[in-house]
Amino acid sequence: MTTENDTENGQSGRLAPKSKRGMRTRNALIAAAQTVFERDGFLEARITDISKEAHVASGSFYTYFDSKEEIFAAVVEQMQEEMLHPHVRERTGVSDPRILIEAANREYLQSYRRNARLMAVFEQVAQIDDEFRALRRDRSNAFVERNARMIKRLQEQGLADPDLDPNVTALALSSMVSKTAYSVFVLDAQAPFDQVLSTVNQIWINALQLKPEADKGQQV
Amino acid sequence: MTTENDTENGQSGRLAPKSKRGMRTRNALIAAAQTVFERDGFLEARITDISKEAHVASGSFYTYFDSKEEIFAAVVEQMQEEMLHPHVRERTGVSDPRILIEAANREYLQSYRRNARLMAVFEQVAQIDDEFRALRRDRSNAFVERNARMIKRLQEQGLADPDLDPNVTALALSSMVSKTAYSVFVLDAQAPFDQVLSTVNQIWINALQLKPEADKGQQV
Amino acid sequence: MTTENDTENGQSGRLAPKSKRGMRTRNALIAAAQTVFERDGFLEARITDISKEAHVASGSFYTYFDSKEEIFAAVVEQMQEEMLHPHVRERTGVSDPRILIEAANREYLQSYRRNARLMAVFEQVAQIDDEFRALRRDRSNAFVERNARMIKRLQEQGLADPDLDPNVTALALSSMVSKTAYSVFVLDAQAPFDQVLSTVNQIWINALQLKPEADKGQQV
Amino acid sequence: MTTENDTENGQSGRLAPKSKRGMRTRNALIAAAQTVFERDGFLEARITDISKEAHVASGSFYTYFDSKEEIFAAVVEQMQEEMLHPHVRERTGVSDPRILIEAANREYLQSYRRNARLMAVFEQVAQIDDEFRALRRDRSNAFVERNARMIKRLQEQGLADPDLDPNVTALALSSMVSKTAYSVFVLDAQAPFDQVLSTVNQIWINALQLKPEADKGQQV
DNA sequence: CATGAATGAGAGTTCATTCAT
DNA sequence: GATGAATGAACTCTCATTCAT
Repeated sequence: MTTENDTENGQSGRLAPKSKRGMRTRNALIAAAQTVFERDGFLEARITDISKEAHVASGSFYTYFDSKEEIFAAVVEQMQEEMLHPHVRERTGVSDPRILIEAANREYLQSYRRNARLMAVFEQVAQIDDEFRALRRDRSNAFVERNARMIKRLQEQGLADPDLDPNVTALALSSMVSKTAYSVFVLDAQAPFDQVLSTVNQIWINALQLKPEADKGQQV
Repeated sequence: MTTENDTENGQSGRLAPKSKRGMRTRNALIAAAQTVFERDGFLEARITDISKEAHVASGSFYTYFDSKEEIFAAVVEQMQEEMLHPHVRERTGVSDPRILIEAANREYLQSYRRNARLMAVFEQVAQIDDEFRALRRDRSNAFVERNARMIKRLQEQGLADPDLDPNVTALALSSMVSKTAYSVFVLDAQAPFDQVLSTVNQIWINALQLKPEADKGQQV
Repeated sequence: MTTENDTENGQSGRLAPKSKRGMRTRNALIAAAQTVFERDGFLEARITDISKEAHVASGSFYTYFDSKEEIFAAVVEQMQEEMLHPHVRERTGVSDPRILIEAANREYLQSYRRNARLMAVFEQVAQIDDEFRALRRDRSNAFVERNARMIKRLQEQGLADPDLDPNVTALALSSMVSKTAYSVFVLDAQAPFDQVLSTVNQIWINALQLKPEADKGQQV
Repeated sequence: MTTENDTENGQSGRLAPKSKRGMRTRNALIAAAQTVFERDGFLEARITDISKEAHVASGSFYTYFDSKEEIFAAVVEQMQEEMLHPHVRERTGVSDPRILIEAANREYLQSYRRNARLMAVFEQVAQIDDEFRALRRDRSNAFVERNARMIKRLQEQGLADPDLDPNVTALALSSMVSKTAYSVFVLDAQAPFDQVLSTVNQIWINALQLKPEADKGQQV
C-alpha cells in the first residue's frame, strides 16, 4: 500500500532491503549508529563499532550504507521526523504574536532538549562535513526567513519596532534561541527550562517592542 | 603569580627555545600552522603540511610542540593577544550603558570579522577536543558573567526591565551576538556590518527596556 | 571410456539440472557470464554481476557452478563448439598444400574475428589461471603438431625447404598466425582482413619454399 | 654530476629520496618487488610481501610508490635498461640484410631468455592493466614499424618479394618472433636456443624471398 | 638543533560463499 | 530450486611519531 522503499530509500546510496529481515537489519544499524554517535561522537565512531552494536558482521554495514556520513544522515532524518511530529506545527486561528512566539520557542527548546545528544553530534558534523553544513544552513535559513516575514508583518501593523531590519533581527533572535539551547542542553549551562523559555520569550517581545494592547482582538 | 618560567612557555609541552634560530623556527611553525589551519581546517591539517609550509623538516615540529592540539593552542593564543590589544577594554568613567553596550558589541564583531577564518577553526576544534571546548566555555562564561553583572546593576538602578533574570538574559544576549557573528562572518550570511551592529545593539537595548532618559547629560 | 554420467556434466562441479527450469537458469547464467566477461574482463567480473545480468539471485549461481573459473570454462566450451561447427574441418581428398594452408588460415582468422572479445578474455585468464593456461597450451600443441606433421610430409615429398626443422617451424608459423590475429582483432592493429589473410598465407608458402609446380594437376 | 633524481625519478608518483639511505631503501624495494613478482605473479603479489622481502615496514612502501602498478613500472624500466645496454644496437656499416636480421633476432631472443620470468609477468600485467597494455603496444609498434621500413627498402631494391604488404608482413614476422620466444622461454616449449634462432632467421629470409646473391657487395 | 626516512597500529572496504526462508 | 541478506577474511593505505645521522 505504501510506496515507500520500493527501490530506493531516501538518500541511501545502497539499495533498500527487499525483505523484512533486511529492513530489520537496516533499522538495527540505524539505532546502533545513534547509540554509538551519541556515546562517541562522529569522529570516534568506527563503522566496526556500529556493526558490533547492531550485532551484525562488519561487512553487513555496507549492504545498506556507503559511509559513516550516510548512516548519520539516516539517523538525522529519523530525528527530524521525530522533531516535527505531533507537536504544534500550524496553529491556525491564533493571532496573538506573543502566543505564536511563545509556542514556537517552547517547541524548539523542547525538541532540542529531547534530542540534545544528537544535536550536539550534528553540530560537530556540520563543522566537519560540507553536506551537513549545507543542511544545517538550509534549515536555519528556513527558520530565519519565517521569522523575518513575521517581523515584517508586525511592523506593517504597527505592532513592532519599525527601526529594526526584519532580516537581520530575525537572524539575531533565531541565533539567540538556538545558541542558548545549545549552551543549556549541550554544554549544560545550569538554568531551569522554564526560566530559559520565559527569558527567551521576553527578549523576543521586548526586542520587537510588541505593544501589549495590540493583541486584543487581533487578526494576523 | 604568573606560571611562566624560563624553561616552559605557557602551554607548550616542549622547551622554549633559547637560541635565536630556535625562536625563528618556532615562530615559522606557528605562522605556518595558522595558514594551514585556515586553509584546511584542523582535521585535514597534517603535521607534515605544517612543517612543509614552514620550510622545516617534519621531525623539527616535535622539537617545539607535542601535538597538533598544542600548536593550535599557540596559534589561538596569538590570536587572543591580537584580539585584546589596543582596542577599548576598560572604559572607566563611562556610565551610559548604551554606549558601553555599543562599544562592546562593535569591538566583538570587529574582532570576529578580523579573525573569522581562525574563529571558524576554533569552533571546529571546540567540537572535537575537550580542552578547547573547556577553553571556549570559560571565555564565554567570563563574557556572560560580566554582562550579567551589568544587567543586575541596571535593574538595581531601575534602568532595565526587572522581570528578566540577569544570568539567563546575559546568556541569551551573549549567545545572540556570538552566533550572529558566526553566521555573518563564517557562514557568510549576507548582511552589512553596520546593520548587523546596529541591529544587535538595538536588540540589547530593547530587550533590557533601557530607559532613554538615563543617558541624558552624559559625557564619554 | 567417457567419464560423463547422468549427474555430472563435463567439467561442471555441480549437478546438471534435470528440470527444464534448471536448464533455463543454467543457460541464462552462461549467457550472462559471456556478456559480463566480454564487457568487464575476467577479473573485474563479479559473480554478483553475472547473477544480476541473468536475472537470478546471487545465491543461485552456486546451484550450478562452484566458481568464476568454472562458469568461464562453460563459456569457453560453448565458444569451442561454435568455432568447430559447420566450417571446414577435415578436407579429405585435397592434396594441394597451398589450398590446405589457405583454408586453415582463413578458418582460424575468421573464428578469431568472430570471437575476438572472448578470445581476449581467454588470453587474460590463461595468464592468471593454471588450468586455462594448460588448456591453451594443449590446444596450441595440437595445432602445432598437426602443422609439424604436414611440414614433414611436404619435406619428404621434396616440396618444402628441407633445411627447416619441422617442429620449430610449425611452432613459429603457428605463433605468427595466432599472434597476428590477436594484434589485429583484439588490439585493433589496423589492417584489412583479406590483406592479413593473404599475407599470412604468402609467408607460410614462402617460408616453406613451396614449389609452385607441386600443385599442378591438383584436385580440390 | 648526474642530474638524475634531482627531485623526481621518472614515473614515480612519490618524491625521490634525498638521502643515500632513502635511495638504498627504494632500490631494495624494487629488487624485492622483482623477486616477488617473478615468484608470485602480479596479482598474487601483496604489497606487504614486497615490503617484507625488502626488510622494511609495510608503510615504507608508500614512501616511494603509490601502488603495485607503480613499483612494477620501476621494475620493468630497470629491465628495459638492461635489455638495451651493451649489446648490439646500431650496427653501422653492415649492409647485408641477412646479417641484420640474424643479429636482431639473436639479440631479441637472448634478451627474452635472460628476462623470461619478468617478461611473463609483463604479459600478465598487460592483460590486466591498460597502461601496461599501452606500453606493450607502443614498444611492439616501434619494432614493427622499423621492420616495415626495412622490408620496404628491400622491396625497392628488388631484393624482397614485392607481393608482400610491408606493414602486415612486418606485423606477422614480428609476431612470429615474439610469440615463439614466449612459447619457448615462458611456456617452456622444448627447443634448443640455436635451433629456434636459426629457424626464425630462415623463415624471415624465406618469407621475404631474399635473393642470396643480392647481398654481395651491397650497400643499404 | 635540523633532517627526513622508517615505523606500524588501525580503519575502511570488497566480495566470494553460505544458508535460513 | 530460488532467494538475497549475512558473513568475515584479507588487503590497502594513512600519518603521527621516533630516531639515527
